[in-house]
Amino acid sequence: MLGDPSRRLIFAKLAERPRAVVELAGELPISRPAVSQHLRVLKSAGVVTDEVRGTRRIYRLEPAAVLAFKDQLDAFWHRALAGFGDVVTPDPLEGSPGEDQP
Amino acid sequence: MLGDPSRRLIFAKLAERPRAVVELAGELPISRPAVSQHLRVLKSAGVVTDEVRGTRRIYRLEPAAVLAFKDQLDAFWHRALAGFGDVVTPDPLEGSPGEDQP
DNA sequence: CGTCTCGGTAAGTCGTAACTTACGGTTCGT
DNA sequence: ACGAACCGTAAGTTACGACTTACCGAGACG
Repeated sequence: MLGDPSRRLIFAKLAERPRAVVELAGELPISRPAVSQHLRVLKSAGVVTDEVRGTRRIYRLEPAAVLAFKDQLDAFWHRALAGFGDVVTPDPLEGSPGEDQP
Repeated sequence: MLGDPSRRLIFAKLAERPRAVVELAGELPISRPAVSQHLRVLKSAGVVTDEVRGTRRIYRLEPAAVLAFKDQLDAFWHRALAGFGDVVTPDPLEGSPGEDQP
């Protein structure tokens, strides 16, 4: 979902403040329809919502979904780095440093 | 870098324990050269190192680089979620650094 | 010394997603 | 009511990357 650089840029800009499509397109090196398509992806992922204001359509980040996504990502990292217990995060809750090679 | 599912799988498996190429290929639905190419990407990113052991080549995660990458990623999220100060709950477990929003 | 396993690289195919142009619909302003 | 601004969608092109087959080098082992 955030695998695309343009999408990360849009995400970051929406994180600063809500923006209209034409506004985003003006700050990105891509065309307006391209922005629309990226926004469609982000919207179908639930991380953005749109509000119609006149002729403009204001897009903003959806905090709950964003946090849910981040949690999912943190879970991946937690699992991935579990084997590095000693090297990585000193996690007092989870004492599983028993990974040794004989 | 971790935008590809196969690469995430390889990353996760290497997180469990170091493995040889043929070993990884045996657990993945892709061919051995494909694994080699993914490993090349991961290696050029610095997150894995390889050690020659006989005819086999053992790949393992490089903790420092992995942590650096995670830090970079955390920085992105920190910037992204900066505007959501009130909504983002402080996370005592994870390494999210202190955030003070006036 | 022959061979067998392991692994990197090259070349080529193929699917997909990112992008552009073109068009139609909706709302605001005059 | 007419034009302008804003935006979504369709259709089509293109670039990229993931994958496979084929080939070759390096070490182990009889």
